[in-house]
Amino acid sequence: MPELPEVEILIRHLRPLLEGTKIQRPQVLKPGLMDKISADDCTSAINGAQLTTIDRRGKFILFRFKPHRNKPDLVVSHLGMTGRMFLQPLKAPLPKHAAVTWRCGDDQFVFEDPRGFGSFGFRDDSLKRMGPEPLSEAFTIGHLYKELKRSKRTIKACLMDQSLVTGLGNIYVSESLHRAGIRPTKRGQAITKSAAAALWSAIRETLSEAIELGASLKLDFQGSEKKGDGLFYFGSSIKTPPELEERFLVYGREGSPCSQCGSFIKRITQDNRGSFYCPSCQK
DNA sequence: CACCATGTTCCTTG
DNA sequence: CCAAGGAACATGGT
Repeated sequence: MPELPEVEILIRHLRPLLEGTKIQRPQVLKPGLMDKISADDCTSAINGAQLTTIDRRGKFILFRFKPHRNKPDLVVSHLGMTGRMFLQPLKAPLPKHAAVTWRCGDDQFVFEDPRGFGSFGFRDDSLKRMGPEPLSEAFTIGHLYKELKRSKRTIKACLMDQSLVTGLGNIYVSESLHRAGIRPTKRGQAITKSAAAALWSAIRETLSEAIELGASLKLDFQGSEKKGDGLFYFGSSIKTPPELEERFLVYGREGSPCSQCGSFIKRITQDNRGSFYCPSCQK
């Protein structure tokens, strides 16, 4: 679930529910997600803190708190591969892999993460190594062209690098490259200025459209599956709503016809991850 | 049992 | 010091 558009949609859902509220009875159930802090130190640091704003930097979620004594005023969290955040009724049972929870009025905030690749902590080191936000003015065609041009790596690897541009992951790299007509195996240094311009537009359109789609979805999917009863947003075990099916043009569509030309989509492995592309449209 | 999965960090090699 | 590539982290679905 978590690349830039999914994280953006998530924080838009969380803001009205959490901003202005206080953290009550925090619990850390997966201490592995903390960075060198014990579960007790973490819970005591945020207990009673007043959440002021929720922001996003790349795929990182930033919880900001009203400054209080020498307590931290920032929590930096990442969903990893399988993280989700939502509110559920206080009395509802916690999901098996709940990592961090706290009480919020009559509800309970839950950060669950089955694989445990996510994070939740007070360090902001990773934010300092991050490139521009792709939808901001800081991300220019010139920046993209220059950074690709000086790299011997594949374009796929370049776009996955959060220090070049933040927010893209395995799905939206495949989608963006397809939209731009560029093969993922092409070397960064082989990019042309016009291809960089096409890629720049493709990235921004792909991400913007995904955000728009997410924003159009209903907040509460509970009607689609009994197990999701009472959960907001991407609660655990909720069936994919019809609007989200078949939304990708190449990702996960190996062997099916390209929407542009009808050729069969190929899947290759790059850096131990799948890349999907149309061998005819993408040169 | 095999393989695959929306990510980041750390380690090794050159 | 940097660039590039690979393994590790841990769990679940097919």
